[in-house]
Amino acid sequence: MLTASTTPVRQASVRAHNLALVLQTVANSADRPSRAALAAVTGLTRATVSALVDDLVAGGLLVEVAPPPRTGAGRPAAGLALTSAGPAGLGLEINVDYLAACVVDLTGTVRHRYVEHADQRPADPAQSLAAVGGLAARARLAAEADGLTVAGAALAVPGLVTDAGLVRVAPNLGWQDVDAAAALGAVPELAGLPVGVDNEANLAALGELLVTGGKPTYLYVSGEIGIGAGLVLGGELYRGVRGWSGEIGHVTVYPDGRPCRCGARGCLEQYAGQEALEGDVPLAAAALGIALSAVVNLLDVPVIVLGGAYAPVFGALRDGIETELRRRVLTAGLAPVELRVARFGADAAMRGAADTVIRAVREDPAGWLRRAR
Amino acid sequence: MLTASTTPVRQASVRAHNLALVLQTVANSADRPSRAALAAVTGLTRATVSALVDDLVAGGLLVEVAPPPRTGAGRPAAGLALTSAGPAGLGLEINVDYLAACVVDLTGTVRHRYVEHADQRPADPAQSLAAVGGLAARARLAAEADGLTVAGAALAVPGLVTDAGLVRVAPNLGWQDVDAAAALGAVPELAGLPVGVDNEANLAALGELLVTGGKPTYLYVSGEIGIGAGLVLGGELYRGVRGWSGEIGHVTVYPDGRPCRCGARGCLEQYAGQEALEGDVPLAAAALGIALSAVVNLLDVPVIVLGGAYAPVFGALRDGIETELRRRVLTAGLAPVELRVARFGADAAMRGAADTVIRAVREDPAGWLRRAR
DNA sequence: GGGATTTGTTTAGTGGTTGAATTATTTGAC
DNA sequence: GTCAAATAATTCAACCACTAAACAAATCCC
Repeated sequence: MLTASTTPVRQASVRAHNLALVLQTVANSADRPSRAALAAVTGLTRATVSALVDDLVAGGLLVEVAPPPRTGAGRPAAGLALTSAGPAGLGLEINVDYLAACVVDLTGTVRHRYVEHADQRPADPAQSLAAVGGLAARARLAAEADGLTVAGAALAVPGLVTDAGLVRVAPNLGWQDVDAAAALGAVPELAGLPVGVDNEANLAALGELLVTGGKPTYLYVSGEIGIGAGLVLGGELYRGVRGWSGEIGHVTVYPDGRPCRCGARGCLEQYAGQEALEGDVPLAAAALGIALSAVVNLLDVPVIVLGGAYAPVFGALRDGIETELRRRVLTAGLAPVELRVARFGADAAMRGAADTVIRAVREDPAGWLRRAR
Repeated sequence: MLTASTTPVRQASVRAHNLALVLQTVANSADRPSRAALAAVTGLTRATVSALVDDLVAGGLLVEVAPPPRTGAGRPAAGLALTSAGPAGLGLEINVDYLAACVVDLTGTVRHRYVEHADQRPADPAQSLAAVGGLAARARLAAEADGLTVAGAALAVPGLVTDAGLVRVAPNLGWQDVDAAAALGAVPELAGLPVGVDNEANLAALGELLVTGGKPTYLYVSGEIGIGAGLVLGGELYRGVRGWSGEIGHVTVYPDGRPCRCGARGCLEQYAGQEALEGDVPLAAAALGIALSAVVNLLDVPVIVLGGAYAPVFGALRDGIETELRRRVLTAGLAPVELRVARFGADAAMRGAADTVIRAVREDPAGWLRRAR
């Protein structure tokens, strides 16, 4: 049988790539670069950069702003910046004890934020989805009133999610095979909006990436009722073949240890989950250290970020984890593993969700220009 | 500060990409596709495919062969196939009890193969490298006598290797900070040849990929004196940030278990290394199952391939491993993990090494054409 | 005020793809 | 045996995106 390994590339793809290159370079730059500066740093000619910038300005992704402070002679530059009036991302979250929605614009700032504290465990999936749909509708209307165009939405859920937006199982919510993407797509105020669904830890990991910038590699570990992890490899979230990566909570720590609700024995969750954490912090730290050592030995991940319930007790956990890492990571002597606390608090997953939407626009501005036209 | 996220794309890159697309499509096809068939499957026009094929034929990467069997009316097609007289890869291996070299041509067939059984532990690194350099020199001369052009060499070593070709530590060889790439580059018969060095399990994993085709995701685990693993994610070897991924041998299985030579306790190696394997197979299987469950929980890897010393006892290991996987993998109920035995035997690493060279040519034919001109 | 300097635009040129027309070669029908 | 239909491959004009170099614009500094 004959299959193509990739897709062909034509002139239009060149344009699309270079549009993204220019847009991302502006996005990643702290100041307000000029066309000439962009040309210098991207390797494109000034003529080409001008043409690309014209398209991006016309399409409402970039705006001309006051130039950065002058240095020496020459015609003054025009500064360029991401617009704060263009596309926006809608980030949603359903968690055990709250619902949330936020709107993030292209520059990455949160423009609107709604949180509703309420225990979701007694609610059935349709109720939770309707409630978060209500928050989403309010957020979208508020965004449009600001002149923003919501480009898409993403929902964070504490469970296993397939890439079609189907929640296979969310134990702490009591969900099983819930088509969350379809339910949100049916909300009238969200009509026509692409809706993604993803695991909460995965999205929180992406939220962390938003702050870091660049193409880092790290593991984000979030202590909640369960324990989830999001793995970012070279700036990209690694979701696994079926989207089920990051289940560090069920990595075996003590093979004959405490029975876990998953049926196995000695899962990390039993020693470093939220309940265990409230009891015995040194035990939690040691168990975490053992499981994280496995990750580093397997993947050579240089940075580990602790979030969720781990963030407030980071100081108490640190030593215990690092002791195990030093003992059990084969390459610990060659290069130490960096242990950090998460930058965001409870909003991490929701912001990460919104960020997937604006990341999509940043990575494919040509697609957005086609849509906007 | 201003940095570019990627490199610009110009027409030349389009050409390079499409050359690779056509070449790889021919490589991955079982029959001998015509230009028209390539156009249909790649999505390029026949005119473009013709132009690309002309370049590849002129550059000595493709040859016209007898067409595939006819069907119905019409002008007969000209079949296309990878040449067996073009670039070749030189695969080298230094292991505890043997040295080896082989030449693999663009079609993936082994054209020459040299193996020298000799215990390398008493030898110092320079001696081992000189000996394998000798094999390499013979292999290169034999290849050139066949009309092949050796495009590069790669060496497999059982140890931690940085991407500059420096062997940081190879415990079973007694090596520490050996610049293997430089040593091989100094062999007169290898003058001017790019030489890569990589971990043995990584390269063996790539060798497995050569047979599979496509873009699979799997973990290759090789039982030797130690235990190494090569992780292939979406058809790409994942080396880790510093190239030190795959150290599954030092994943903790029993936190307070047997002391390991690495200084920790309860490493997999102590329960499923070659020595342990000769003693207690069920113990080895259970330990492997526990460690592999961690990998699957973390990475959602659907396939595990067992090679090296595990291959001959695969039947005896299988049940014990699968039992643990069923118990300990959270998603085992949603989709079972496939456990396979490696396709290649002892040659896996050496062939994988040679394959990295021909893969580089297949992925960047434009670069090869420039070199060959 | 004038030269130096830097930014941004214009214009001709190049390379690579597309699409339509053309040429080449076979099968099968009458 | 010849001709129509069918399929393969090539040729050629058009188009599109980028480059390079010249040019125009705007400022600094002597």
